[in-house]
Amino acid sequence: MRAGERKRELIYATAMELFRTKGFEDTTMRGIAERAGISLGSAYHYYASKAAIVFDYYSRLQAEHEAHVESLYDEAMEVEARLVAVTKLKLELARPDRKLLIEVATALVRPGDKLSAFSEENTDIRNRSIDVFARAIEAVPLTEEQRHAFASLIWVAHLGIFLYFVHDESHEQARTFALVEDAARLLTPLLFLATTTMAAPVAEAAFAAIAKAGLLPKS
Amino acid sequence: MRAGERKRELIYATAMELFRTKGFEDTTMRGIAERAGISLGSAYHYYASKAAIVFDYYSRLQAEHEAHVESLYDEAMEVEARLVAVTKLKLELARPDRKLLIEVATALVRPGDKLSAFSEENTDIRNRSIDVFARAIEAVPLTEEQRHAFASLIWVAHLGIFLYFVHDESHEQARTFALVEDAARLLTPLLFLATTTMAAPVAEAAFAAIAKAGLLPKS
DNA sequence: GTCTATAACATGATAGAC
DNA sequence: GTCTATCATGTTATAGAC
Repeated sequence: MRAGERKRELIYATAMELFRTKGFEDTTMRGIAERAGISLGSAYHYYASKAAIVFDYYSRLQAEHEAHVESLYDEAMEVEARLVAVTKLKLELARPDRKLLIEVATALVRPGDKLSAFSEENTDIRNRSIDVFARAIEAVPLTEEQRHAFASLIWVAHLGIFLYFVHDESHEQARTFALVEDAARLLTPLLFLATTTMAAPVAEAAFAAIAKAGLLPKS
Repeated sequence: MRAGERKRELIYATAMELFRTKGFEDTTMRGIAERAGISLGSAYHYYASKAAIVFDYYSRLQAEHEAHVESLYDEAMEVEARLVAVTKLKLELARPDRKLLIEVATALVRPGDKLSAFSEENTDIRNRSIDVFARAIEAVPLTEEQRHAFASLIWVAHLGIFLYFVHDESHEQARTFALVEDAARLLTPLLFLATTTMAAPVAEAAFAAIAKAGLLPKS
């Protein structure tokens, strides 16, 4: 590892430590620099912005997810179970830094933001993330176009789940994990509907699940 | 109108003018104050933060929506048409300040933010918004609990539509308006599924609509 | 007591010397 | 690459004016 890389790594580690203990807003670039023993200007040489550090984290999270997801698929799992497993894995990897996802989620959603989920800069990481979901549903006999469309939809849904996750103050985010299971149970049949024309009466179950999740605003 | 109110109105109008011409980020509190002919400290006396001005706008948008929505309902409209009409009306009212919704949307989504959609402070405006949707579906024979749950879901969906809206650079946001129609066509039947146990084969139509909307990430 | 204004602060970001 | 100095801007403190 070259000296430059080592310093970048030091900044990253220092920033993450502070983010974890003090949160994103209360961690200043000056604080990071000071703790890392370098100047403010130097820190900005390695990271163009405070948010860029968070996106480095996000990129690493995605890489870690890809690395671990392979081992999940050894057994012959059903599609629904695969979707649940792959989503839970990502949540578990992210849990120690859940608060940071607030920054990721808001930036992802913000048009024009360089770090937006839909920006050019993030095409690569987004596509890798979508690919993971595409592989999770590879057992469903779809055209490549359909598979990509569904994987993209699942990716959007997983952004929504992240949003739910960062709001979720239940013990160990149990509600989010339950929501993942319910969502997979309800939505997986829809994947197969694209291959048959058979329909299922999912509405009542959907209603129950929504109520169970305590979904969103109470009056 | 008292002098205080007039000044607050002046600040609001000045800020909105600048937001419209320069956007939110490039408009500074100093710029607003200067243009309004008052001091920075004075501006902060009337608005606790820059974002608070945007939320005043959001509140007024909601009020205007409520005021206009009544006239929409004179005719005996079907549920689906009502949902489309009420949603399009809100989009049309918001269109001149579409860029500002970026600020609203990100704040709404941000946990802990005072302006979060789910915060205490915004319970009132949120409930009023949900009520509008509840009235749009009053023809559906639901229990009050069900009606509130569905209206809440529609409200969440309308947040998503806002998000789509602010990203939508198509001519006059035609894609968003088409999406509203498609979404209503697909989702209205689900409302009635809660009253019967009949199910409909909506999946193929859903897939076509998603493709038509060019939904989200392209590879 | 309600407004107003000026000054000051904190922090993200940048410029430029070395 | 590194640092110091500086800027821009959201926000706050505070002291006075009406």
